[in-house]
Formats: sequence, C-alpha cells, structure tokens
Amino acid sequence: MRYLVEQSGSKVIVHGIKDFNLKETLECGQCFRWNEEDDGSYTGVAFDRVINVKLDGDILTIDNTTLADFNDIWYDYFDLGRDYGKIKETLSQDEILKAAIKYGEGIRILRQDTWETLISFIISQNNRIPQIKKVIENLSRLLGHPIVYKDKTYYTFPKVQDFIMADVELLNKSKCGFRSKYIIDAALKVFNDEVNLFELQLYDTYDVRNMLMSIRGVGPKVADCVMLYSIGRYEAFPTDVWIKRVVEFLYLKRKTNNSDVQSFAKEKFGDLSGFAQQYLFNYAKDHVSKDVFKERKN
DNA sequence: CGCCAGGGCTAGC
DNA sequence: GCTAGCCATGGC
Repeated sequence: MRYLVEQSGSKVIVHGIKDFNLKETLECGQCFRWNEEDDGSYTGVAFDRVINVKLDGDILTIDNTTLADFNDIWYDYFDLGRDYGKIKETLSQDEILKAAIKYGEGIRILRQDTWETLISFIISQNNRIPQIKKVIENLSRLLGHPIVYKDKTYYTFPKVQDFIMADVELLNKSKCGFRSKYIIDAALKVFNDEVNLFELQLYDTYDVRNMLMSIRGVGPKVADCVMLYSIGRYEAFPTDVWIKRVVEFLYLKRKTNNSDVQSFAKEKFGDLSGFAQQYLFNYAKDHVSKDVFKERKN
C-alpha cells in the first residue's frame, strides 16, 4: 500500500486510501469509543489521544495529531498497511461472503490496545453495544485522564494501575453490573504479571487463547475478540449468537454448537477467518432474523 | 410487566 | 463432556 502523506497544521492528510468506510469500520462493534459528528467525521479516543478522522473519497484527514503519531500509531490502528482488496477477492469466492462483503465493503479490522480491548469485551458479555459504550465511557470518566479537544473534554481509557487502585464500589458507578468482579480479576492478573499482555505475541494462538481465558469472565468469545482486534490473530473467529445464526442458517442449514462453528470456520476460511467474521457479523445484524430456526407452534 | 442483550460461571447430569 | 439457570442493568 502506497500513500501520499502530508501534514497541515494539526492535521495529517493521507491520499490514496482504498477499502475504507468510517461508519462500517467504527460502528461494527469492534470498538466503542468513536462517535459521529454532524459533518460525517468521527471523533474518538485511542492510545491516550483524541483525534478526529474524516474521509473524502480517497483522502483521509486525521485532525489533532502529528506525522510521528501517524507513523507510530494510526497507520497500524487503521490497518493501513493491509491490502483489503486482495482479502475481499479471496473471500468472495464464497457466494455468501460475496454478498456480505458487498454490504460492508469498507470494513477494516482495527488494531487496538490490548488492555482496553480486553476490558471492553469483558463488558460486552450479555450486553448491547450502546450500553457497552456507556459503561466504557463511565469507566474512563471515573478513572481515566481528561483531554480537551475543541472545547470538549474527553477521557483516556484507564490503565491497569488505575483499576487496581479502584474498589468495587467505584467500579459499580460505571454500571458494569455483575462484570465488576471480572474487571478486577483482569486487572489483578495483569498487574501481577500472571497474564503479560505485552508478551502475548510470543505464543501461538492456542496458548494465547488459554492465557486470556485464565481471567475470570473471559471465555472463548471474549478471548477471540481480544486476539482479533488487538494482536492481529486473524485466524480467530469470534463466535457469538449472530455468527452462530449465520453459520447455522446460511451455511450448514441446521442447528449446531459453538465448537462446530469454530471447526467450520477454520476449515472454510483458515487464516482469513477474522475478516470473514467481520463481514458476516455486519451482514447478519441486518439480514438474519434472530429466530430463523424457531419452529412454528400449532 | 416480561423479555432480551456481540457470554461466562456454576451446578447438576 | 454437555447444558439450563443465573447474572446487573437498561431498553423495548
């Protein structure tokens, strides 16, 4: 991927962007701290920074940043080094994915901070996206650090130490509900180095998954999300109720279980499973009913 | 009021 | 091994 990159004041402008749609990428449920502005741009907090991103044709404008931060952080965050055209071409050999990709051609998989992703997806269990966003926002306001951008105050996502210092009572103010004990266990295990988030890259995916799942409240689905959205394990295929419905309804044409869905993905999509999952999840939300297999009574 | 939510834990087979 | 019931909270 070759881009022409220039700096203009507080903005970094990138020419030559392809396969990128902000709404599809930032509102598909992989991240929770981006909000759309009136002009269609998005403002969000990531890696202790607040930026605003706008996409006009093939021109991506990132405001409130520097060339150094673009190279060190945002290039990888938005996965700009990857050829999504090639991935989509490969996956489109499958007719169902072809349709799903057509429905979300501009989806990219972000590379987010591992700690934030871990806590975010612990919060995601048995919860809805708007509520997940609220809880993460509450946690950031309670424990993070303020940053002012265009007269508005934003808050960084709290560090491990910030959670260690907090008691259950404070965490409960975030409305995280029964997940507070999970968040505390995650903070303790990471703080005590029982789980080293910076060394996950050293292990193979099977081991990383089990290491993450040693944290209470982290099961297969949450572990897969952390691996896919923060450490680039694209063979992961996070299997939630929607993905299960897609595989049952569109592929296998029968009821199944999560274990079989995992095997199916590994065989069908291999190293591209994570990308396939994104396209399918996005498609399923709007095209697959939640009671596709509910048998009619009477 | 009851139901459910990008799941996971626990108890009971 | 497998699965039903439970979990805080809020929206419908």
